[in-house]
Amino acid sequence: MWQPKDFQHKVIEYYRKHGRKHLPWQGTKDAYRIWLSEIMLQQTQVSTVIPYYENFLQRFPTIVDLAKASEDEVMHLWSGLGYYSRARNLHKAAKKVADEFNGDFPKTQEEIEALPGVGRSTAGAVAAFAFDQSTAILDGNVKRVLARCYGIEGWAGKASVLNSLWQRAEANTPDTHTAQYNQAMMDLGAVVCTRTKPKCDTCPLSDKCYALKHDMISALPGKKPKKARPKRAVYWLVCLQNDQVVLHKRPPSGIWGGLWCFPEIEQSQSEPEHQQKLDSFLHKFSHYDLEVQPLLVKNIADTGIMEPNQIDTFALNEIAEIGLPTPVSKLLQTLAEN
DNA sequence: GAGCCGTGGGA
DNA sequence: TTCCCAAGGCT
Repeated sequence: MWQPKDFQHKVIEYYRKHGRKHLPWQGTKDAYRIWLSEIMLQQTQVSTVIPYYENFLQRFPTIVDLAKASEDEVMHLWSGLGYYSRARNLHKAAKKVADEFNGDFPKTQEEIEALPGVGRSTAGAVAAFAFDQSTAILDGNVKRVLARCYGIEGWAGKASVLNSLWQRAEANTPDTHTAQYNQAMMDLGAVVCTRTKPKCDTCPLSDKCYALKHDMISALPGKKPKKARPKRAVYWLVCLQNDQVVLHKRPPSGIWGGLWCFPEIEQSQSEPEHQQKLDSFLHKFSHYDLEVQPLLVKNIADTGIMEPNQIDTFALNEIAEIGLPTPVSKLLQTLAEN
């Protein structure tokens, strides 16, 4: 079993030799940029984030610029990245920093974690990367490395397992060089200790790895127990008038909160009067499947499903700077082409 | 504690 | 094709 001092030494040495040092959010101590990257990277892979990160920073160079923006514009720049509550919380947090901290990003882990959308791990990452504090992180990469190295069994969604992982993460976090250590732990998980086919022959921790020794690499970390995914079927009402399209802004909570979509009704309701059925398609979420049947309708008011104040119209060939979920964006594109 | 919240890519 | 899940947090 690795002792913390030896573990830290091996990990930091790995960083010096093989760590990632040229990602767009590295090489800066700007807490705003580091925080932005950490939020975008939640449950999202590096290669997906990079173009969004660059684009976002170009439009909002400082947190005060972000605080002053409209929610629609923030959602627009987030469109396609998913988990849209992250964007709404990001905007709220920016306003909080502008108002309560005079635009100066808070520096203690407690204050950082009090920002909406920032949990324990993200706060630890920002405090370590931006302010060189000795704060632990526990993302999916670190969980995998620790679970395998120390033989921590069970699914991390269970509180007892999560507590064990945090305990080990805290115990192993060094007092100094914490930014390098944290970066190296994520690099190890992302590059070496991968979910399948880990590269144990190049791993600095393989000497004393519990999973390698006990042939439990595929069993660790423990997997989430799976359940059947329900299917939901809806109509999307596509109403085109003079190159304008009718969209509906969804309520702030729930799926695609704050984004603009076609007016939607359950297929279990009666089928609305329509001119034409467009091609149906299936959109898969993590926890259910959405079967979408778009219907071309003459006039939304005729269907009687939407209050007029819940809808607005946009130019079809030049959609305004608003947030659109991916399948809506794709459908709009095919409509504009025809 | 358990469910919710997007999307894209790998195996 | 189908399953899994990735720099998690909120309710």
